[in-house]
Amino acid sequence: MLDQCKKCTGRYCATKVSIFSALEKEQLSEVTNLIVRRTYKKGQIICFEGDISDKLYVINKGKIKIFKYTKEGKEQILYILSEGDFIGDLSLLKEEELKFNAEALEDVNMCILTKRDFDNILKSNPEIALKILEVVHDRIVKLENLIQSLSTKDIEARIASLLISFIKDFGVNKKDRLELNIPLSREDMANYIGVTRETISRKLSNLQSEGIIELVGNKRIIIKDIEGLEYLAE
Amino acid sequence: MLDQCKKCTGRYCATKVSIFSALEKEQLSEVTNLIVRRTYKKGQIICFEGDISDKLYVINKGKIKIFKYTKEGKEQILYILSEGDFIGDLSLLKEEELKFNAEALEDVNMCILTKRDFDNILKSNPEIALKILEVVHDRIVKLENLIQSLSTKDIEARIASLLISFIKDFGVNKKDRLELNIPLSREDMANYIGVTRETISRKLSNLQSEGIIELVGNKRIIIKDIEGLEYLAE
DNA sequence: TAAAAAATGTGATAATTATCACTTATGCTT
DNA sequence: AAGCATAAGTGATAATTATCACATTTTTTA
Repeated sequence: MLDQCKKCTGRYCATKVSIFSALEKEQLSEVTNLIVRRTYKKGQIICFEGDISDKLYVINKGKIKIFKYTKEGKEQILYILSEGDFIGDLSLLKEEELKFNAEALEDVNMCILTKRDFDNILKSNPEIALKILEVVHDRIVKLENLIQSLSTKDIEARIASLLISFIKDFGVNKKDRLELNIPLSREDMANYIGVTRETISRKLSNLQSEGIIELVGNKRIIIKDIEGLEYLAE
Repeated sequence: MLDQCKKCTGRYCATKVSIFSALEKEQLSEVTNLIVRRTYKKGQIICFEGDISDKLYVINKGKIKIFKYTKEGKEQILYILSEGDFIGDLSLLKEEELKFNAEALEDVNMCILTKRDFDNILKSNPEIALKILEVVHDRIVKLENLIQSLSTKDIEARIASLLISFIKDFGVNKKDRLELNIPLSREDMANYIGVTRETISRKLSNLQSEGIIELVGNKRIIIKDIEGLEYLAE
């Protein structure tokens, strides 16, 4: 089921990937030739926990969520990944079981490289390892922030932090106002910061009453008072 | 204040460090020559959040905790590090501000390499980057587990998970029984999993009443029913 | 476009843990 | 070894959020 991805032609694909930014032009087009492209519909599962990772998935377009299940059976989102990001960390290097699930939050174009090809690229370009380290470091920072958020008792602060982190992920400047275009359900958001759907509903309503945000339908949030939000997040 | 570390002579030091395991013998002794050694007393702070990381710290002996402060001013422990572990992730590569604090949980012998020396070693041995990736991957796994624990509502399960993870860190087999020798205070343990000291006190007492563990003073816990513990942690 | 399904909002209540205040135990210092 | 300082245990209460049940809105689909 490997559809050709129409929007992703020629060398475009590999140049988007930061870990390949160390490569020369010709190596880059070599990599591009090895890439297979595939699309995923919104809501489609890209990989499951327990799958053997024998491929490198790079996002060419769209956003995905990486999550595990908690003991209570709820999803715990670990990362939101976008264009240029790849799935996995050491699963890039070792063929081992994936420790998470990945699901498309919107329609996604994915570039896929076999592990064998990737290993060869890595072997002839060891400096890529340093690039990977940088990306992996970013992930560690994200995880540490998530931990700090989860260990913060004040739920309003957690939600404020969540919204602020969403600015980078889902923010769009529309007619001089900051709007979030969130492909996550309320339940997703709740699971992300470890509260129930009902609680996040109530707290978002509160933030709206306080004039800090404005809720537009279920997928859009206008940030009316960014300073207020930052103050809450501390 | 750089004391010579008596217990750590010759090439012993560098061989303990997994990231240098890719090196040949002669390179290893080169590294060893560049290392400066220092001791830290129990409770001593090794580095602060905000410090500029211009050194690579490798633990030769002892255990340390890596932590940040939550918004409520409590410590959030991110890792417990032991012999062979090093401090920092990308701070190994870039000279940037440390994002955490490190404190000695017991008397610690530390091997210190300047960033300049480390960079040179890395440059002439790029395969070390892969070794670092492996270690960093382990850290990601630890963080992901911590996140899973923090997002689990059932506090008994969190505590059970904590105790199980302590087996690897602090477990000693003593006369065919499994004992934990924990250099953390109750408050540390509480902060680690995001509850209060009082709550962890009560829950540990409960586990003792149920015959799953036995509390011996404040620093030792005997695990009497490991299956029961694993069942609680699920 | 209507109907059905899914997601979200909301009130009442229950359950849990944080807080506070204090007692007791532990461990360190001299 | 005694005394002191720190850490840990415990009870009562307050605060918060999860749960549950159901209304309402939004989205999907036929």
